[in-house]
Amino acid sequence: MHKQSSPLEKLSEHKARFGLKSSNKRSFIIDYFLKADRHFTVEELYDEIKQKKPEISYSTVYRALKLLAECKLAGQCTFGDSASRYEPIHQYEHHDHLICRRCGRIIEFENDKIERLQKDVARRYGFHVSAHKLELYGMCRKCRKVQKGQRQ
Amino acid sequence: MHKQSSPLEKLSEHKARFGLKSSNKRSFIIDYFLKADRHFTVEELYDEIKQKKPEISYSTVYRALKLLAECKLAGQCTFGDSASRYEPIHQYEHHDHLICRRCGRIIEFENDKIERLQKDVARRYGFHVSAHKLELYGMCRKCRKVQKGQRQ
DNA sequence: TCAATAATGAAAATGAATTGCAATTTCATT
DNA sequence: AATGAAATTGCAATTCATTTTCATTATTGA
Ligand SMILES: [Mn+2]
Ligand SMILES: [Mn+2]
Ligand SMILES: [Zn+2]
Ligand SMILES: [Zn+2]
Repeated sequence: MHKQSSPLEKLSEHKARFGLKSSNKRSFIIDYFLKADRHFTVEELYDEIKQKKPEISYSTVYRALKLLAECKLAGQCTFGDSASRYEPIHQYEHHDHLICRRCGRIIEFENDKIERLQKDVARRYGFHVSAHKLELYGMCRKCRKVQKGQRQ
Repeated sequence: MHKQSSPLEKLSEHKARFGLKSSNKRSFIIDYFLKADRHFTVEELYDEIKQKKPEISYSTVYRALKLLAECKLAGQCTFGDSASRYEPIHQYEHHDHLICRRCGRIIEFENDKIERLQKDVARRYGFHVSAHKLELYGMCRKCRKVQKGQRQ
């Protein structure tokens, strides 16, 4: 076990390793993304950033997310939308997703029992698991209420 | 609970409902796909069918798989490859996937405990789950052996 | 200050998925 | 068997997210 580095440390380690330079635009994007802590498509993030800094282009947003993914500060999600999403990865944390197909809401959850059972399954097949994905699709509490009201 | 229909019944129900006609090409594709019982990309299936029936086009394969998906005889999988895959859906059956990132092997498994725990989680959040996806990515037994042999 | 090199924006390229359309095939009805 | 409405097919074209190219600008260490 070696000490885990903070997000910004990870980022500067990565910059050092690949000889990257810094830029205000990229910093702004990264900062916005990490603070918002949501599940953005590239386009969604671009649209929000455009409001505050219209001089930032789609390409730069795209490349910033790609960079974050490379240094494990962002994870890529594919929730059945046409476009894939990026979420901030926090230290030591793992979670899975509940996805509402009606309103798009995404809820994160953790369940140690499930995690343990997954490992059991893998062991049974001689598999070594390096990553997994558990997604529950359906309708959230709020949307179920709305739907109930609409019937009749 | 009403009686579940067999694959071919499902197909002819669907044909009746949408006024479809039958064709040798489509039948061949569907037959090949269901018998092979694997996780094909459209292109993979096309390439294999091309060997036996070169007069069948990519579009027709694509449309046959789409049709199967519509009548729930095929399911769509997204395993991180660039292209999505289709798998036959068997009656009453549900399963999740172990995916070897080295050789591409896909192993199917079922685990009732995990299924139950998923429902518990959903209930806790007021969610109604209509579908879910559990994928374990890693390295299969065979590939782990190979890798062990290669070191040193 | 000055190179060297990275970052950026705009446009083009890529590639899987999908569709438009003319030609062909199916099939119920003559 | 012939007919004709409607479905199927092949090919090319299109869509759309993603990725790359390339000319220009910004950063940084010497
Ligand atoms: Mn998440
Ligand atoms: Mn499967
Ligand atoms: Zn909802
Ligand atoms: Zn393998």
